[in-house]
Amino acid sequence: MSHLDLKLTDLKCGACPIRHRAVCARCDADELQELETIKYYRSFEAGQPVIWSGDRMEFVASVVTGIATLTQTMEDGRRQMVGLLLPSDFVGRPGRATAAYDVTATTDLVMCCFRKKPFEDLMNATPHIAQRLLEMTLDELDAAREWMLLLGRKTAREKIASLLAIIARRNASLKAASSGGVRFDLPLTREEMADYLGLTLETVSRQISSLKREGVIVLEGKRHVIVPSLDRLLEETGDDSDGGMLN
Amino acid sequence: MSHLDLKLTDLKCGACPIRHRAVCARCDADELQELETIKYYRSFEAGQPVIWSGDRMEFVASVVTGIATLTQTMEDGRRQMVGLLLPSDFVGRPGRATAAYDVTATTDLVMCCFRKKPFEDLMNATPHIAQRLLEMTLDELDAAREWMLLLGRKTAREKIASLLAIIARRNASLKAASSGGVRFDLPLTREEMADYLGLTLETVSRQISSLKREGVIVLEGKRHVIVPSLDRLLEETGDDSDGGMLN
DNA sequence: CGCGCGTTTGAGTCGAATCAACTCGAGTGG
DNA sequence: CCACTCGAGTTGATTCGACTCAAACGCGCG
Repeated sequence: MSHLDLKLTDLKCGACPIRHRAVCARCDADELQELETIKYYRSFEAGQPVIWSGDRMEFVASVVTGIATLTQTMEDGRRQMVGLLLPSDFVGRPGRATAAYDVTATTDLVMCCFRKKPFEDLMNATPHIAQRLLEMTLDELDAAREWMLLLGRKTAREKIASLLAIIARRNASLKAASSGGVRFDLPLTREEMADYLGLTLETVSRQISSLKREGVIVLEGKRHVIVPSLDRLLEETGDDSDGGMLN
Repeated sequence: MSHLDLKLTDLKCGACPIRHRAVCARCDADELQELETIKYYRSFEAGQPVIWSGDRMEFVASVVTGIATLTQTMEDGRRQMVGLLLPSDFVGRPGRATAAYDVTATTDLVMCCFRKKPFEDLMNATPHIAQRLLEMTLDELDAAREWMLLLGRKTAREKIASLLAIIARRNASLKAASSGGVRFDLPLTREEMADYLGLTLETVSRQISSLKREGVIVLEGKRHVIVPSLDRLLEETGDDSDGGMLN
């Protein structure tokens, strides 16, 4: 951790891995300079809480590396994940004093933080930041609505296939889109997948076993997944065959 | 329809019922002038489609009066409502060419429309509009996440109680917060409620009957609901007793 | 009157939750 | 080195809540 930490603390925005996708994506050199002066990095170990719902939130932040989750919990302990934060995703709401959800690091995590007040001031001064934040928020809203369809109407098997497809697609966009099968590590435990999908962990386990038994996926250990045919997997998601061409 | 239409077509922004809550809320007199020149009203009768998912969308709009829904449909016909649009809510996404969801008028509906291109230009020129749109989008995202908890983790009874509580709360904020019981008309059919809640219409009907049988609600006809004790209703939603104080 | 639509109610089924036992692998310490 | 523990995951038996299929109701309307 300290290695990474040191390296990242020195990082100039211009060399940042999420430079072109995060809330700062549209900023020009001058604006980056401004951001540079108010930013600071924080690291979290896998499993650590970043903030609890209701806590005072004195910063907003971008995920630089790693994965975090947003979850809501009911009094009796029922839990629902309401957001999955990947590198470049933004946490926190300008203009709100307290966190609305629990934020947890599910892998080792590095965040690029801005104290709320200076960030808000900067946002009011530089439309590029506000524009980008609006765009990102609209994307998140679309993702949330897709997710609502999954939670409300999909079967357990379709939910699992959809989750695998989302992760596979994300990795496929990084690696070459080789038709010869996608492979990736699950960034979530069975229980976290259950919280994501509105299922129990037992049902998650059963459905994964079922997809494995039928050859839709191959497992190497518990976490590493191989998808021989992405088309075959997509058939199981219940979605439109063609990924629904927006924009 | 033509009566209403005529009246509204003449409406100056300054006298608009949603003036202080819609996307134009922060605009000053000059900015309103600008908006005035590019806006136009459209009316839809209850049950009519406003736009279909995938259609080219040449405008964005605010709901002035009435209620509209956003829904997603799977190939096999399963439907999930992903948004409920009340007066002042905004429809459409700047920068996107086609609609992502089906939009339907569930009651008679009047919308204040802006052709997309002029609106985008105006938005880039006037930060007040972009600021307000960001704020509204963040609110919608919060609502969507609340809804995800409902869809993923709540029982049928809790879902119905939550929906009634949402409508009751909205009406309570309009009328005086009289402790002596809230009353309102359901703006949705049983089937639309089912699409909202991720249930079947039969289950919706059964749960409403059950709440009625136990005196949590009283029905006058099929659509008019009386809630003798809002606290009693809130107990059935599964939510935290104190509505979770955000902001 | 009869038709259609939204709604209610009933009987039976099924999918996912629950409760419980067991496996597997990594880490610990005697 | 091996026994032990512990957490993550798997699998089985059973239960239960919501879905499905089906029938009937009530109300407005031509």
